[in-house]
Amino acid sequence: MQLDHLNQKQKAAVTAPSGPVLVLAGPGSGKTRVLTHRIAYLVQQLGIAPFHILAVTFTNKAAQQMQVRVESMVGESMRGIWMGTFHSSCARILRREAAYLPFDSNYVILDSDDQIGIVKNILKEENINDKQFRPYTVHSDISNAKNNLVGPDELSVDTQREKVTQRVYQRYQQTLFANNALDFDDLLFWSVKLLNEHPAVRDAYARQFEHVLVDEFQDTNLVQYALLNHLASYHGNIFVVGDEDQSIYRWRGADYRNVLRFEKDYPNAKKILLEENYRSTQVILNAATQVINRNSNRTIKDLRAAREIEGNKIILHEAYDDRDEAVFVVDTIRRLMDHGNAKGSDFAVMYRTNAQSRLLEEAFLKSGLDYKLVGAQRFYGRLEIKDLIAYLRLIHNPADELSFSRIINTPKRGIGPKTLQDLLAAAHAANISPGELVLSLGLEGDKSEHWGHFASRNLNTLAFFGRQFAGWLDARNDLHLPELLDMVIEDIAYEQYLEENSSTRENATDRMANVHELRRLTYEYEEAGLEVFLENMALVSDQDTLPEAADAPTLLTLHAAKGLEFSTVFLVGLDQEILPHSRSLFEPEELAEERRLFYVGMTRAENQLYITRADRRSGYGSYSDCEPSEFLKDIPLECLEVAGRPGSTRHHHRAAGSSGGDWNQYVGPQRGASGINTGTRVFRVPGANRPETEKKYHPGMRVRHPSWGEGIVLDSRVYDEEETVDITFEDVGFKKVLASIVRLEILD
DNA sequence: GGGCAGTGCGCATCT
DNA sequence: CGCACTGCCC
Ligand SMILES: Nc1ncnc2c1ncn2[C@@H]1O[C@H](COP(=O)(O)OP(=O)(O)OP(=O)(O)O)[C@@H](O)[C@H]1O
Repeated sequence: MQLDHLNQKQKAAVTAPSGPVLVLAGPGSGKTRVLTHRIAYLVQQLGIAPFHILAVTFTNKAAQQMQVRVESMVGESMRGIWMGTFHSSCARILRREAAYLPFDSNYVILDSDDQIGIVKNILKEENINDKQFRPYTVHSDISNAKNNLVGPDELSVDTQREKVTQRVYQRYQQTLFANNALDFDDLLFWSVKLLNEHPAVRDAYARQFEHVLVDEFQDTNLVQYALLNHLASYHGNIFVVGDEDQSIYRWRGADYRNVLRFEKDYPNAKKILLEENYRSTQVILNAATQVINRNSNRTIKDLRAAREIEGNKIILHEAYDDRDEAVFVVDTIRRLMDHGNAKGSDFAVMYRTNAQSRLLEEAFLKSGLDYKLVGAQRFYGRLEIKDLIAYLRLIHNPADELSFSRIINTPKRGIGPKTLQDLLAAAHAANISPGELVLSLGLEGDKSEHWGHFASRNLNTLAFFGRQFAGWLDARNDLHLPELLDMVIEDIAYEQYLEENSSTRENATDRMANVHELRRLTYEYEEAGLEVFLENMALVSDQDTLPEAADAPTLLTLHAAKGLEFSTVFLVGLDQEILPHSRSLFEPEELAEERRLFYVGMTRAENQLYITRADRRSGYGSYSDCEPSEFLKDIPLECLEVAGRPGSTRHHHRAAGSSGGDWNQYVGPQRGASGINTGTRVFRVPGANRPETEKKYHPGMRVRHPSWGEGIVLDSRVYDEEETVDITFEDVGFKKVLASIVRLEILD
């Protein structure tokens, strides 16, 4: 193995002797690289068997990539290594140790819709007002409790609200166990419970894991930290890497103070700081540093560009509205791909909320440019996928009442809420599951002891379904997964159901395509089987399915961008109430996290960073005005080039000229002793943006200038009834042209 | 039971 | 504006 691609400090971390190690360092300093090298070093130099290594990453994708990289470095298979996310590692432990736990080893993992659905049912059954107790909120309270290792009976019940929450929590957990189901938080919660309460089990794992390594340590929560302590309790070789400034999952219980806790719990920990940044240009790093320096309670860090490239300025584009903003992004990418030597995969567009991807997608589609979209529940969240998964779950566990209830009337069988209630009641009375009940109806017919409970009209359909169900159960062990799925799809005439229940032809085709994609996916599990397939469907999210091959720009949220890097990054929607998000504005801690989110986004860029915002955005069908994000003020002026409209450009020049390029000084007054950030109007020029005259020139047009020749219009804006056009000319490059003075000929 | 129109609210970010 | 939920009628 080579260590030459590492600097001295990185080498020190990779080859650190046994014992706890804490690598704390800024973005792009090679933390992930160090972790990867460390694993290779352990296996190759120290002869540690992969089986004795646990490496925890933040996403499944990162785990896969890390495994591939280690394997190519070491030149041998890492078979046996425990490499995965907290959730997948816990899922694995729980399957093996279910004997100690209140559920069976073939448990299923519920998705968030299922979880919310259960809460809704409980609220209804308990006659709790769902306006006062929003299912979403109650569920999130339960989730928070679990992430703090609080079970239903340990919940504090001082207020009426907490009492209700406790009641729902208790019933929620009962429902899950009754269906042999777990939610995401349970995976962590029960793993820690297990290791807490069964020292022998804990020791077995702690002895197995000679080395425990954790990436993105700043985003671990209390349960995860407890888990790590257990798993490293025998050998004490715990190697964690992280950066407090990149902690962006506070809302999910993550606590960067785990870093402090770690130092306290492992006082002999070797602490290594990495200072070189191998990713970005100095301009980007300077700007990012200024932005993050406004957060308090942190160690001030210097980010030094190891590449020793000053780099281009950050380009700030202020658009008329959010549609123009999206069009600007796509046009710029197109321009750089057409006229530069950039390829699609050099670009990423990052945003705060998934909803923001829509206008970008539209702009990409319109321009005919391919793109990759990460996340946003485009596949796993679809009804047709969830329906079929529910069938497979029911086949996997015939006692699964939740899946049964979901599919018994999909496709329509005439079994409505009323009949379902009767069915569930009859099953409970007989102490069996509804699945078993219909099996009995189907196989024993009128000799079934349950035959008498139902109206004859329903009996036929239920018995018919029971026989189909029996057929699937018979086939379950003989057929491979794709064949089993085919059998179900055919038996229930699902394709026909989709045809008949889709609003349009395209819609039906689209849904069919999803079914085929699911079918394709099952081929990857021919060997592994149903249980593994179901687990991956729950734990591998859209987030992890970045298509590797396609050479196209990536669209993703800032959260999904964590750990990634791109040559050119667009951070869009830098407006107050978007980033920072409106819901974060009241809590200083949350606002600080929004700032970190911006910081994470900025530091994804290797060479060029674009930041965009819009003066108005659409929402709920109408437009509303936007103010620039308060974070923009902290970008030093000398790092910035302002474009997009005449007002802001002029503003910029004046500012730069008058105060030696110091933005804060220019913005001055609102940065006073009070320390309160006001005056976000930095980029705003009154009345500058509403076009009084129609634009004549549009992005993408070819035009001819009398003296500069031919060029492509990038953008244009109307100000004081005059149109200024941004053009890239073939010969003379980028110019701004005042169209009322110069005769511009449109060529297309 | 199912399909329809009428009402109301916007449930961030992810496993 | 668009979806989720409600209440009404066949
Ligand atoms: N010593 C080095 N020499 C050359 N390139 C390096 C070196 N160390 C890291 N890099 C490169 O720098 C980039 C950032 O590394 P890496 O992703 O490991 O950083 P990180 O600290 O994990 O970043 P982040 O915290 O932003 O996720 C990668 O492209 C990596 O290959």
